[in-house]
Amino acid sequence: MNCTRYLFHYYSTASPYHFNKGIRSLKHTSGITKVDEALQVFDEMLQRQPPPSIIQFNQLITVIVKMKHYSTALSLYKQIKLMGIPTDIYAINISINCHCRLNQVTYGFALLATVSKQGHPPVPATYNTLINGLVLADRVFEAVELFKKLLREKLCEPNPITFGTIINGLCKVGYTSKALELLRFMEAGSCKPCVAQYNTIIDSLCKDKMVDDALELFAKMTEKGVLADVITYNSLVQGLCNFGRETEAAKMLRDMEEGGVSLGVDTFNILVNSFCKQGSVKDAELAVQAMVRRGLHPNVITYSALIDGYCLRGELDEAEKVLDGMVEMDLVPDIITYSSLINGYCKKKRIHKAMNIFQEIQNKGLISNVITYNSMLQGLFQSRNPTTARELFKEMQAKGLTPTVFTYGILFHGMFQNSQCSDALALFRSLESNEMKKDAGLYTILIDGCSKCGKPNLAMDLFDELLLKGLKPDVRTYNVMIRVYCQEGLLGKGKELLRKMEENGCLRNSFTYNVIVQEWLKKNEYLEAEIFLEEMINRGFLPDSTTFSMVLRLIPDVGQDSRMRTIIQKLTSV
DNA sequence: ATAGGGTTAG
Repeated sequence: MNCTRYLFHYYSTASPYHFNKGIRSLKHTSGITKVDEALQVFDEMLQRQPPPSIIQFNQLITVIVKMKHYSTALSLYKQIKLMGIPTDIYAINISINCHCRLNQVTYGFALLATVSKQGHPPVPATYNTLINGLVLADRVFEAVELFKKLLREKLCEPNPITFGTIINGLCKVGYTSKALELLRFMEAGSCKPCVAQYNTIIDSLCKDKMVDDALELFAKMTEKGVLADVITYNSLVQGLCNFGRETEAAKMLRDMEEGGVSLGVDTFNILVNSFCKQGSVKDAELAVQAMVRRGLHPNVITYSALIDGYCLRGELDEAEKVLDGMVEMDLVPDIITYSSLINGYCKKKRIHKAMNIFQEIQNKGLISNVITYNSMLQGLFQSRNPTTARELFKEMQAKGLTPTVFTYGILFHGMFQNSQCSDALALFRSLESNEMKKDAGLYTILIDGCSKCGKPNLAMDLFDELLLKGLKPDVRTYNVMIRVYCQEGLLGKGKELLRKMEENGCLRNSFTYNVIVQEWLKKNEYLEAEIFLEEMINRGFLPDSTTFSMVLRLIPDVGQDSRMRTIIQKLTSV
């Protein structure tokens, strides 16, 4: 179990073969001291006379980079240079990558100057790393410019990874069709695309809800003799699951195995996640068992998904059991794991338990993110603790976390819920972010809040404002507004909105029908109510308890053979 | 024997 001793043992034999074995074992050791162990090995290496080659240092630092300890990696190179050990182009490239990952692309470009100064011939990897650095920094257009400059000035010969990095950048900013163009360009030229470039676009298409286009590209790729790998299948399985096409996903898994590609931990995690999101944690547990039977080890993501699944179902005890289980497996729960638990406890209104975990996170040195705060805020508002919630909101901003649209949604909804209407409106008006003021969802929350706080005129003004800004109301917006108009006696406007909703291709949901039927019945519009009740039932929606009891109250007055009688019989025969 | 890209989570 003592990894350090193991490494020392092999290292002291000074054979490169054994040394590598030592580094490999480092990758697979569990526990939190992996980086420390790597650092000990590094110190040992520095003290050797003569010092090990830069190759061995690069190997060790690559391990540290894989652990995402970028600044540590950079400081090790600094020490290497201080010791007078000459570095090579690999070392420089690794350093550039570290700077890029630390959001310091500029330093990366500074190192590019060293490359030519040291007389290294230009290498694609250097440019690939920098281009990727720009992509990581959301500077995709600059990345494209650098790529063009590379071609124009023939700085080095681009390889599939160069193209792949640009393709990835284009996909990232939503230019999937441009990415596809570049792929076609590769297919036509001498730098043929390999599976990774196809994967990037297939995944992007799946995320753009264009799963069928993704499947088509997958077929074309296979035709061209490029073999799909585990990542290709993962993207497709994920895409299919996301859109309820589980049967096809299952078929895809079979094809995958028949094609000689074995399911990986990631593949199972996609399944586990998908089952959990659908609410069937039992199936997710079965998937975990299946992966263990295949000799695969569930990881933090696997357990986090299960925990989240149980939390969503409100089965907190089960979630806690999984947490205990993962700790026993030497896996360290991360911020995502704890955020799920916080969310679960908040939804169950067990705010103190949530607070405890929130505190525990800080003690463990984990950094709460926006999602953690969102859950806490929602919990605090729901448990009638608006003051603490608003303090926490200030705290998150003070920590440099930028609230998202989601955060403001929780905040406004919570403030209305706790009778802080004017505060909510004032806060909305004071927002500087344009993004927030262009969000129909936030408007819907405000409209709903105003109407429930007895400010229907404000609600109507806000709706007009939304339309004036050219924002698209969604089904929730329409539902809320139809109710507002009806409650204000503006039945005509309500009906008009119902029409507009249809014109705009916005489908009525169960909430729409309940609102309409309730309001129509209140206004004694029985004929209309009947029509909507029938339509509602035909589309598989059921009246909620309010609608149901309103319908039942009609019984003494409806005729034996009336349509309403038939509807009531249908509803009560279930 | 060392570098660079693509999949999974609230």
